[in-house]
Amino acid sequence: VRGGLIVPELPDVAVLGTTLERACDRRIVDCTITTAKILSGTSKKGLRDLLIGKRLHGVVRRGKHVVVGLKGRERHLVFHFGMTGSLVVDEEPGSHARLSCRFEDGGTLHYRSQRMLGKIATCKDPESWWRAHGLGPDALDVDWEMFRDRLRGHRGMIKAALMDQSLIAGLGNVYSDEVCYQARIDPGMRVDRLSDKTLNTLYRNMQRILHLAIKRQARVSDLPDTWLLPHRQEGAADPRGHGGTVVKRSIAGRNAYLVPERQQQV
DNA sequence: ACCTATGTTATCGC
DNA sequence: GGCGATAACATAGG
Repeated sequence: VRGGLIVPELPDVAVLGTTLERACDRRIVDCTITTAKILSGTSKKGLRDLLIGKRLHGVVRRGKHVVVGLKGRERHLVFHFGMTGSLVVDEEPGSHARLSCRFEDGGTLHYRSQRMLGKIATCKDPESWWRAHGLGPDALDVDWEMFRDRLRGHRGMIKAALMDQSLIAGLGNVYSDEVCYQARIDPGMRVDRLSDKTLNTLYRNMQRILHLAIKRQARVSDLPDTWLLPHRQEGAADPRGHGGTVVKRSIAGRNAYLVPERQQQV
């Protein structure tokens, strides 16, 4: 969220999934991969051979991963975006395009990644990929009972648990802070110190925040100004105007932003 | 030149 | 074994 740079979390990846749908059902006639560094478990030639002549079909998202099928093939394509990845369809990609496909209708699909911390992989089917990588259920597919049960017994901090992709997939550093802020819970609280009532508040805020962020296409400028997200800087005034100040604190090895005056600690 | 931002993984130590 | 802390990865921008 710094300097207009978006680090993809669940809402951003949901938008990228929609972008990828625009690339579906169109025959791929050419494919260029600029660096093998972004590939996992496949090679430039292997991926190129897999894609040329085929059509993408059936986009599935789970947390920050997107999987898409290949029509008439047993293989699926997995996209992960790391901190700087994105997809561009039928537009000029600018710099840092790592995978580029051209369709027979003249359109294009580009996977961009400046820092190359994301990965493109292949898998037999989405389920086997989730299982092999220990990915928890998507945050938007989790109901309240599941949320409570999956967090139960954890002794770490709530922020760390919310970011743990094996518990619940989709929240990163930014949205875990947002959920804690709007639920008015200190992100450093231990999970096992939270009552069911408090956990339920976190759950309901998480659902509401993610749904609204997707509705607004995950664009920071279109999110409510009462959210913490557009105010992630030390010393900023509490966006809900209760006289508090945004503070930066290291929690579970990450930079957490919070308003201590408004977020309950026990 | 140095520091920082982010997601994920690996590793160390309590 | 859970958990926190730290470094590694890569790179641009302050």
